[in-house]
Amino acid sequence: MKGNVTVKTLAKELNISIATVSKALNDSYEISVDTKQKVWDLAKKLKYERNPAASNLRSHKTRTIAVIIPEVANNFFSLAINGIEEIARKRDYHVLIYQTHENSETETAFTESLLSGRVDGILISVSSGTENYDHFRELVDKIPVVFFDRTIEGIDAVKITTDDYESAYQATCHLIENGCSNIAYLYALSNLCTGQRRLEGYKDALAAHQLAINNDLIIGYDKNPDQNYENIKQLISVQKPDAVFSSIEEFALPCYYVCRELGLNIPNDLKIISFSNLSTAPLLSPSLTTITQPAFEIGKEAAGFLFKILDKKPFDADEIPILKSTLIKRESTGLC
Amino acid sequence: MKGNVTVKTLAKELNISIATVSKALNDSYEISVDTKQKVWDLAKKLKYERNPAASNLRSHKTRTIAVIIPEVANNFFSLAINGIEEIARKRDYHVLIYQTHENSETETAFTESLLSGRVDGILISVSSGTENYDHFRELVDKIPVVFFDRTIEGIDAVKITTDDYESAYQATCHLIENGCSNIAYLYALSNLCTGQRRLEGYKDALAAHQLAINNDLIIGYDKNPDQNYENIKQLISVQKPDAVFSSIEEFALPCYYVCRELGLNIPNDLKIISFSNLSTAPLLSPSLTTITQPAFEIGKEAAGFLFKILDKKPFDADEIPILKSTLIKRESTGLC
DNA sequence: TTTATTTACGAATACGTTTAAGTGAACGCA
DNA sequence: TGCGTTCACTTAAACGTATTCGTAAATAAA
Repeated sequence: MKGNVTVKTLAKELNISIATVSKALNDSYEISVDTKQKVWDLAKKLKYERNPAASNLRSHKTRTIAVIIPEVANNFFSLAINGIEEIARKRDYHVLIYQTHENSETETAFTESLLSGRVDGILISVSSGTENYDHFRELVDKIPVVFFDRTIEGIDAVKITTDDYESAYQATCHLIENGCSNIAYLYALSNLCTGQRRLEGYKDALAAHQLAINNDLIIGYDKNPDQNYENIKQLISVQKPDAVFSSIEEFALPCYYVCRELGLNIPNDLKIISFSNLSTAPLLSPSLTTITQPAFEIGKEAAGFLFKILDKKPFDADEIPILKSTLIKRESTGLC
Repeated sequence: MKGNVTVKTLAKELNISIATVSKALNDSYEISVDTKQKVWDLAKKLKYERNPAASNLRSHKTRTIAVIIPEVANNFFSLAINGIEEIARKRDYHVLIYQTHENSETETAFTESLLSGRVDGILISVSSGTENYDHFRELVDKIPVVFFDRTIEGIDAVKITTDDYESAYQATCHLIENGCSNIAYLYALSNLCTGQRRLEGYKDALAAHQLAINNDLIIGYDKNPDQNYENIKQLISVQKPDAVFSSIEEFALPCYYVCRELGLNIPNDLKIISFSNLSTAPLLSPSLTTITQPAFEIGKEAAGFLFKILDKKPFDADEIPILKSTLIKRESTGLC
């Protein structure tokens, strides 16, 4: 290419060996402060930038982490990335982004390709299409992995989650307290802990209030938006629930549109609550009651623990926090 | 580390030289189909993954691109990343994400660090805090760069933008046609082409309708949300405009809150229009009239052109598209 | 048959770092 | 004085791949 400046350049210029230069750049104790300073000064002057490939090849450190998520264009995940990036930035780490689009094969392809040593560690939020976990098993014993939000069972790795069960329980209670007894549940992430815990919270809250669980009131998520819309419309018009509990944000807006189409008034005819990180929730018509996850903090915590692992700092399992989501009551559930 | 499988492993196993293996893996014409097949089969069987560091060190190809943007947690940028990732995926490229948080120093640090050969090319949407472009000048003649949406002048690089001038002009006309004559402008990105063109569109539309330009009606963006809110409130309560044109999404919601606080009815007392990619714009109260940029397509186009450059495929300047934004009329401007 | 060309492969080197092992000088201590 | 240490640095060997330059055999051309 061009006459790039390398350790060799610096060494020649200063009349010292390249080993000394390398060690100086890495602030090794073996090198005198004088020499270090000279090297640093010259490096800055010549705008030396360490070649990451060579460094990685030799040291097996990439200063890079990968983030595997379903979608970037999602309020929760973009906030989580934000948190991850903030932590990575402080450590001068680089962040690779991979989107699975909820596709398990894509996810597997990513995890396999990341075994090549491209990154030091991986943060994953599992795709909802994932049913087979073998690729994760292989992954976690070859490279540090931290799961966040969307987690699975039977894998030995750090998992950063929120209190899905409790917040779903609480949300359901909120609906019941506001007079609902026929509460539909829009069930997503059914093959992940995350989804299952939310459903349990819903069910247990019903049971605690002596309300029967009606499986006709529980429908799954369809990745085809039109079909999903139809399913919700069907549910609402046939089962005539007095409330809808949406377990993911993607369900919430279709509900609003369905109510519009069916001429239903929210919250009088139907109350709506949703897990969501929509910044516009307070400005919707009517404003949407949400269970809002601390997405940014989840990202920060997940990255933080990944770096603990990379630094080989020991920690106890009970140090891993379960973050709290917030129930924000708004008009869509009657505003109280 | 561990006994990883390398070209050496494959070579030994097949009793051929590592050169042959390497060439076979790269599908070189020098190698017979028989041998290639054998190598490929064994590689798959042993789950060989090419070491990216070694490959990059030797070949100066990283199969990685960097995306430098102000914020991930922004509807426009997350959609753009989505588009970029889609194109990168097809090419089996990896995508690094860097957030500047609108900070010019951070931006400079990124561009400098990316000179180390970590990536093959860079996609940038310039931070609004950027006033000095020297770091970009240095960058563009050392590595392929494509700018998207947020661009600057005086830099010789591909730029993928939308019709900012036209859409701002059109939006202003829309307000005028709906009876507004005292239109405030919330001016952001003032040091970027993007921001300047939007302002020009606004001004020219006013002029075309024989309306005077009142600088008191034009205020800038304050990155402190509280201060920004105060500024808008001040503007609206003192200048009493009959419409507000927000040049970025971040201005829009504060306007809604200000109107709430001041007891102003949208659109009767004040009409609002905004550049925005909010998916909830139709569900706001009242629904928000937006100029919506094709964020996903911008990302795809930008990545597409970056790859054209990387492939050294020649193209004419007039092949670079200027994408069209869409004006979507809703209640906040009177719904017609 | 002789010569030229093509085919299919191998040997050796380089990419820019990091690091284990070594070295001479200076110093401390008995 | 002799011995062991420490200090500050150097030598040399990796890391795993891509690539240039050969080369022997097979094929084609003469």
